[in-house]
Amino acid sequence: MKLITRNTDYALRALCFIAKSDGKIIPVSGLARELRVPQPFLRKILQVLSKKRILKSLKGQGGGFLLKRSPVKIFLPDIMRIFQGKLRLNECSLKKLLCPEQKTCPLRKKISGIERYVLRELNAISIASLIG
Amino acid sequence: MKLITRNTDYALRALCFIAKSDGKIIPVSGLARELRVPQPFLRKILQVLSKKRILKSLKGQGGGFLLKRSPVKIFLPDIMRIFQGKLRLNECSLKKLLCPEQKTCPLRKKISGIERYVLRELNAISIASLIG
DNA sequence: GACAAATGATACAATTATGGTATCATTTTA
DNA sequence: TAAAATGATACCATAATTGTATCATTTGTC
Repeated sequence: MKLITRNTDYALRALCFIAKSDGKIIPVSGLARELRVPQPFLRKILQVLSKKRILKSLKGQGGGFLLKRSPVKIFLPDIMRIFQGKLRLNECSLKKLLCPEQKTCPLRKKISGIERYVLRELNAISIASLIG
Repeated sequence: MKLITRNTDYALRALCFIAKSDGKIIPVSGLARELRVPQPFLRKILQVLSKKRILKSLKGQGGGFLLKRSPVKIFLPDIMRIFQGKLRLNECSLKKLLCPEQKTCPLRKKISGIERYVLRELNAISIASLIG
């Protein structure tokens, strides 16, 4: 029932570190040492962030990663969605099987309310607010 | 990021059905037909509920399951804990590895707040409230 | 008493999600 | 040209979830 998985967590730490580095180009090698995360795994994560246009990458010697947007404009759900897919606390466990009370299921209704609250709260957390 | 796993969900449906049956003894066979859930799996789930003293069981022909407590006194977290373990949205993904900012980690603080809210809300959901 | 219908206990298997490694190709700078 | 970086991608390991299978025991009914 974890809200945040490990790769999201690593991604957040990396983003925070890069954000604090104030424009310097950060290579994976340095980041991995700093965060004590396995370098190949971290590398994969940063590549994904790069493809998703959260980071900008520079190849070649002296290359590495930079933020592509201001840390004020990167929010938790942006990152969570990348690594964890849709943010839904509430999917009916009977996927395509028909739930007899699909429309009116009282449990779904109650959990939907909780979901809305959680998303609102998460949307208020930016990288900037984590390092501030 | 599902809040409720499949076996919890099945358990809840079963409890609701039994609660609505008003004291009648319900065998797994009937329940499985009714809920369209694989009977052996449902059986395992009910056995667990029985061991955890949510249900009472009667063996032998004509046997089955009954609620052991009033549906007003069975709450979502009771069932979730049985099938999903501790209710924590917030575990640090670096389990025993040392997180350098264990105490002050700003992300943990924010998520703790969300967790408290979610638990409060879940604690307000009883089986009775689901069938009411 | 025998049989059928139920649960108790428990071991095993399949599937999926998560976490992680390995490797080759390409780019860039010194 | 070599070294240091990312891009792309395929593969592997582990754990959690979702089940199945089986044998033992209890109990009511004929």
